[in-house]
Amino acid sequence: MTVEQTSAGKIGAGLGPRRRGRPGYDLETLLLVAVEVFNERGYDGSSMEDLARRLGIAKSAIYHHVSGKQELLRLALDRALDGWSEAAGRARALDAPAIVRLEMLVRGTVAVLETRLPYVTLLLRVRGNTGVERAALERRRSFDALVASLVEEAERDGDIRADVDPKLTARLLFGMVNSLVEWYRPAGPAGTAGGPGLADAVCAIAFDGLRVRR
Amino acid sequence: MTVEQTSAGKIGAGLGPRRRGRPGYDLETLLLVAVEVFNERGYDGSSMEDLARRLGIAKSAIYHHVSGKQELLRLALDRALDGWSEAAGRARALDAPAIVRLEMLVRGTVAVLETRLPYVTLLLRVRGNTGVERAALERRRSFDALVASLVEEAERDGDIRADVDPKLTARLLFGMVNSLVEWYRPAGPAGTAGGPGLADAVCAIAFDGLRVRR
DNA sequence: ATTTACATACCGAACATTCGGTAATTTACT
DNA sequence: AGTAAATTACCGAATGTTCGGTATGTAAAT
Repeated sequence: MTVEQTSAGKIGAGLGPRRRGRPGYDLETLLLVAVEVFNERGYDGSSMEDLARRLGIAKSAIYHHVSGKQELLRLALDRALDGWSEAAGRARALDAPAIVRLEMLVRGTVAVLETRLPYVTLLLRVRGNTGVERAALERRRSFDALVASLVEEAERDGDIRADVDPKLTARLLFGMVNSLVEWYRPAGPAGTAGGPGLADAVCAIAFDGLRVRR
Repeated sequence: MTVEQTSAGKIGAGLGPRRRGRPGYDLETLLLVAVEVFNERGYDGSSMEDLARRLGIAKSAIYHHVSGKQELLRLALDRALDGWSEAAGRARALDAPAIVRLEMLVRGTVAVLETRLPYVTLLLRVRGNTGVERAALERRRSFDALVASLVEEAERDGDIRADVDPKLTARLLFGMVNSLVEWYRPAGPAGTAGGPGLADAVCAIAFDGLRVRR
């Protein structure tokens, strides 16, 4: 059950200008498979043997690509955090009211979640056990700070309800967004939608609520 | 740092009619401490040594109370799932429109989250690695089914917006609720509120939305 | 020939768990 | 009152296993 699916993706997923030397995994594909396993069994629950089995290679071969288990985690977490940083930068650069920038940030975050789902999933489960994890949590905190400041500004503008604490609002809002990783699975190559529709649904509920007004 | 805090709670947290035999941990306090560690470092990331250190007793002493690491997990997960079952039962028994039962279920779930936070936190992080975890996921799925059916019924009643898929709605709604475990910490004995206020905030955002209507 | 990717065999440390025995308390009996 | 039995909780030292990681050599491509 593992061999087929791995040997299919072994040659770098068909892209790249055919490197020299013996063919095999490139770092990117290897990382993708590793993160897949991490998300299934949890980082601590995944052994290097588990990864090797899924990859279809020997355990030691992994160490040809990365220095160890922690580096796999670091690379994966950086991919998620870089996505968030870009979305944050775009929202910051926007010349618009806070509520618009906030909605843009929500949509940007959902987009990152769609394009880099496995990495974001992993990031959201980090507990801070090792130095790598704590560094990721640090970068994440700065993102959360931006969210909180946007909510606060939008509330001062009178654009969002003032009867709920801004920090609480920020947490619930992005708690809803981030809960996507628990069930959302991206569609295949055929545009089975989910793209803009997902962000629309999130924004609809978050900003206008579930209840029908009569 | 560990000895003080444990020796304080060692005698069964001061309650119970003084059991016979040598004093020490009862199952309940031991479980509570264990779950605390599980939530800090993750279940797979926590060794029995870690637990023993925090408890202030030898590793082997834990096996006097439970059969092993997995039983600790099973007991903890059951505590969370029983809470959800009770809340589900109360919502089901209510003779009211679906949207009212749905809001009751949301409030009930938030209440469970407040009273059994550590257990619910642990439950929400289960990945399905072992039999114990898979059994818990199974019970959880039946809870999710109830939620989905309530949302669907409320949408048929015309009480919640029909432009978002019911299943998606259900997931986002309880995704927001469950995200509480990521940051919420119960108040001390002094009623520092958070009780009804928290559920109110969740329901306000979920049902009426963030935006101010003018 | 050079470069890249992998395999076999292994190591020390950490892991969950077991075992035989000990310590501190309450109950029951004299 | 004194003491033995019962009960509950714990400890230290081992067990076999699994862990992440390494050493050394081989296979397949340019």
